[in-house]
Amino acid sequence: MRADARRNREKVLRAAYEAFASEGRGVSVQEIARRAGVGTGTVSRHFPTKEALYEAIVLDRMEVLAGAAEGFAAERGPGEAFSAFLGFMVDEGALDHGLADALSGDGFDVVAAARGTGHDVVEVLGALLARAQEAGEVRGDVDAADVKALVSGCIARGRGGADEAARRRTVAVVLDGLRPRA
Amino acid sequence: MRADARRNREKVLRAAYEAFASEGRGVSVQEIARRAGVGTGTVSRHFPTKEALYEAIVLDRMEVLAGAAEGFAAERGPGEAFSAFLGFMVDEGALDHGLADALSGDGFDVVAAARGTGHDVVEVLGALLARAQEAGEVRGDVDAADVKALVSGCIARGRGGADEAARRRTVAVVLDGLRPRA
DNA sequence: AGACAAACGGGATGCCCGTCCCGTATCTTC
DNA sequence: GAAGATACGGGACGGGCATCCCGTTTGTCT
Repeated sequence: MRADARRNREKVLRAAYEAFASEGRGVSVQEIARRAGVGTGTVSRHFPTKEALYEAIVLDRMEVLAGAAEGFAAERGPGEAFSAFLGFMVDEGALDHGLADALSGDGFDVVAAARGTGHDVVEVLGALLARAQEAGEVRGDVDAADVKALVSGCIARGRGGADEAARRRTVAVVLDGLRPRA
Repeated sequence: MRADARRNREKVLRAAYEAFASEGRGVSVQEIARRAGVGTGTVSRHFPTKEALYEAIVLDRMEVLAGAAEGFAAERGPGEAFSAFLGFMVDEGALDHGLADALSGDGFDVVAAARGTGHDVVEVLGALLARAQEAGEVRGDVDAADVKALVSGCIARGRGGADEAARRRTVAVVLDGLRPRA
């Protein structure tokens, strides 16, 4: 692969990340090309379809989430690790409209896209959830998909990083609701 | 207004309701016209833009929600009425993709559209919420917009009426989380 | 029943978008 | 430094959509 080709590929990835983050899955390819400072042809040569580009970005973000989950699991107890990861997902989603779109699962199947990469959100979240449930810190009758949906609700509150206090309130409600019933 | 014009207007409204419900805000005007059994011209004569048609449908749905809220408020206590309405919103949203899109508030501002109609969800929900909070049945630090966001999360779980059990689980989590802290 | 106005259908129009293509520019290798 | 391959830019193309328009049909009123 030629050096300029690799450079441009990186530029496209960075620009696409920012564009998807600020405008969501709907940004036009032309806007991404403009932000990257390349032609639209260069974008579609490196990524044959817009969907492929979006998927690449989302999987990158999934890796970040998976890394964070691993960190939390290593340095905190079951309940704390789960709570921290939930809050982390919501914060990331609020700042990244593209990630929020992926997590809301409307028209794009993150789970299918991430299958086999080891960075599937539902798998990663499921592991933390299972540990917290075994420790008796989270009610046992919910699954990872339930939690993902609740997280997407929290993300909807205060999109774009605005109204951080409201976002935290909704997270607090969900975490309280997830405690085992007395 | 001519009789056939009023008939067609009704046909369009019914078809649009069904089309938005099953496919969301993104359905094409042509699809709505097809379902109504009229030409696209008839649709846009009665509703100058697709947005205007969508708004009409959403406001209709808001009226239904407001009516249900009134009923619950009349025949149940503060906490029960609030819980029932929350569950009702989620059930309605799960069956109506168009309503779900409106409630998620991504690209369409229900609150602004319903302002002054007396059927604004946030107002209606806010009234039930305030009553439940005063009775000490719901924690006092959340507002109606918080609840709306949490509801949209529940709707996201089991869209299209599928997986009703999962939907009920998420509602239960939210209701538990909304109880005053012990 | 006849005449006029109102409404209809669906094709025409213009816009935006993703993808493909090709003449031109740039990099790499010998 | 020259030759060949590789990648670039951005316009061309095709498709989908909302909206507009106009020749035709239908309802209404006298």
